[in-house]
Amino acid sequence: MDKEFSNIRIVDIAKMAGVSVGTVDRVIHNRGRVSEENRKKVQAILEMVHYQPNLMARSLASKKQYHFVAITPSFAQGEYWEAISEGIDKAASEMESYNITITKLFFDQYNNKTFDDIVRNLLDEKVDGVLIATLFTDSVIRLSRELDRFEIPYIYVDSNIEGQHQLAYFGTESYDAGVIAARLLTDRISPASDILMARIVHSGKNDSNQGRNRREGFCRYLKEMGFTGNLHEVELKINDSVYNFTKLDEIFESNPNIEGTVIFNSTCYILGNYLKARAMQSVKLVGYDLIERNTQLLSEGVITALVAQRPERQGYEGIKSLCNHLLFKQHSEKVNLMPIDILLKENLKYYLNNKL
Amino acid sequence: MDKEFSNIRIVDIAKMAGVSVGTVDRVIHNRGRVSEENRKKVQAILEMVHYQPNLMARSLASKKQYHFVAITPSFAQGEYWEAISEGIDKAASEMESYNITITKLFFDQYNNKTFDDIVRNLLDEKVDGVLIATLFTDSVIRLSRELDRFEIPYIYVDSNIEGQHQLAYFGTESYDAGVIAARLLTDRISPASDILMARIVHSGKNDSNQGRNRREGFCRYLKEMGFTGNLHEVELKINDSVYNFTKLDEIFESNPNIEGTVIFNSTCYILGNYLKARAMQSVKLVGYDLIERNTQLLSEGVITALVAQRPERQGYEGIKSLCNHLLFKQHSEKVNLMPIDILLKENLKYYLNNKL
DNA sequence: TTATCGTGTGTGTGCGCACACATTATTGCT
DNA sequence: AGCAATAATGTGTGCGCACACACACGATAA
Repeated sequence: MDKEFSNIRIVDIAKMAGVSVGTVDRVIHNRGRVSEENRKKVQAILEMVHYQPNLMARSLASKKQYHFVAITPSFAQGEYWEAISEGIDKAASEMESYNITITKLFFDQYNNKTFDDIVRNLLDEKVDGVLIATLFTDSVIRLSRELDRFEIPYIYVDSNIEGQHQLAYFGTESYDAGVIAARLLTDRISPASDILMARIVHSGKNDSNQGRNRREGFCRYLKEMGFTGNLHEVELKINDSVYNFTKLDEIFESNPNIEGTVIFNSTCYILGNYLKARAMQSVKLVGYDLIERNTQLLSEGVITALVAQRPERQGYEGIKSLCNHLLFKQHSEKVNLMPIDILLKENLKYYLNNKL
Repeated sequence: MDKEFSNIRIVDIAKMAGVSVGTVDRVIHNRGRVSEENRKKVQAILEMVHYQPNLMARSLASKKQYHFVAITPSFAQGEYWEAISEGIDKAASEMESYNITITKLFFDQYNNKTFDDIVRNLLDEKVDGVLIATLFTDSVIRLSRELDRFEIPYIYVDSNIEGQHQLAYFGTESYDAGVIAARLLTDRISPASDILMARIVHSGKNDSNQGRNRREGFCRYLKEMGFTGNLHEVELKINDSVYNFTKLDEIFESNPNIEGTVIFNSTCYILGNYLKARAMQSVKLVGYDLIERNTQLLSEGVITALVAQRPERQGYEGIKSLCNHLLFKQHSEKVNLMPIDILLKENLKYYLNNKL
């Protein structure tokens, strides 16, 4: 459509406006002093011809450096947050030639103090954009205020926070992710059976927003479909399988009617390992996220289904949108919802090497 | 890792080798005459320092034009093949600044003569790469031979053909897509109910590879899971709903035990429209592809599940891999399998605006 | 010898842009 | 009026590369 305009250069603009390339340059970059008269003339022509700078030439000539900071939870290999980090790396390597560097900062997802700590000295060096995993709502809001003050654009990933000035959000609608888990589970259990919802607790950590919203969506779906079974709940510990096994033995013994189980985050392998050890093939389990410990159990049939949310893409697109904003002056949607993928034993393998 | 080398320019190489930039240029591009002695010296240095040309500078300076041709079925708005075409366009616009032009050629998917026709004059103009939708195996093989002869790289999309010299294939494993449909359907019907497999026939067109392989996977899954119901088959006509309704009325009347239905391509809306008109909510339908006529029925609950295969991405990555091969000298995997997405009413909306 | 050719090699120009710098126009001030 | 200070504008250089061209040299033929 505007292919016809794509070859117009700065010199052409200059000629049309009857000024020199220097003046056009000043108008384009808002630098230096240009008479109001000329500024208007050039602006008009720029818009009229849809001037698109040649990005190749620009990045060749420009010595400008952009520095982005990505703030995410730290992770061990194979854990959930590794995926987002991979997406960030992918974007970083793609954008390498545009003189972009990315610093990755990590905090402890179970300790919001660590978030505040790494953020404190964030602005000591020059920062042009920030990507934030929004686990600690209050801390993130505080940081956002400060970034607003310095007019530094920032991106949210994982879960959104309303009422802030984030450039964009990349993630899912947790509520719907809960609905989908309910749909998947109820497809596989008898109508009047019971369901067990397990929570993994950590010392000193309250439930995440994500988890709460997913649970809400899950329960809502059950209610709306007229589910008549009982809902049980249990708290498990992340690193205490002895405790977990005892607890679960108790529950399943006293509630033999439980056919379905669910955990609202990536730690569903904990319950999966129990079901596998006890050979309870008839009990269905639905969980979240494409991490190795889960995919293993999914392919063995222990986990019935996983709900996944493209964390790699969240990181990738988050960084990309910073670039689009700063380098290419084009803005993206403020809310970008990732597809909520349904993974079964049968389609798992096609997702494993296809993360982006 | 090799970041340290990324700033080495041609002049640096030249200096190291004690020759001029012209000579280095000749070695890099195998053009012109260079003494064996100098060629070796320069080659050695190029490899030693992992010389990576600056692509920005290269595409700025280069007047070279690349011309790709994409051969796919023609389509009306909202039909399946539109998606692949969109992916091609996306890649085209991203690669625009690298002096790449893409010609899209269309054939009638129900008439392989039309394929042969448009291919006949393909090489009249200069062609640097071809993307082929492989519906007509024999014709595609003939074309591949010719492209081999002229050493023009080509990409297959949609379904793969073994034993050819395609640069890469982007698509799915149809067999597994059939397995998944079976899994989805059997999750929702009673164990001893019947299943109806419908085929949409066109005048003069035999079954596609895709359809046949999906059907095979579907039946295999049923057999392996010990499905005990009966399998019925019916042939419907693409543009004759009177005929279809009569036929289907007959079948459902004489087989009240049918709880599940399946169509192995994107035309499942045809059966969906029947089920909707007859208000047969209890009959489940699984079909393929995220096209508008289907998504409408999916969101209404008429279609139970859709299996989709990212056609946009097939087109996009197909073109991209041609670029990677020709421009950037980096090669991709020969077989690239897309994720097989499972779409339910509940997660549909997140896929609609998220095609790439 | 001189003219002609082929082969190897080096130099120069421009792609479109950013940015430093040089130059000119305009204003304020004594 | 004259001169500095400042605003406005124009010019030049280089980013890294591709590619056309100029040049040097030896071999060969006239």
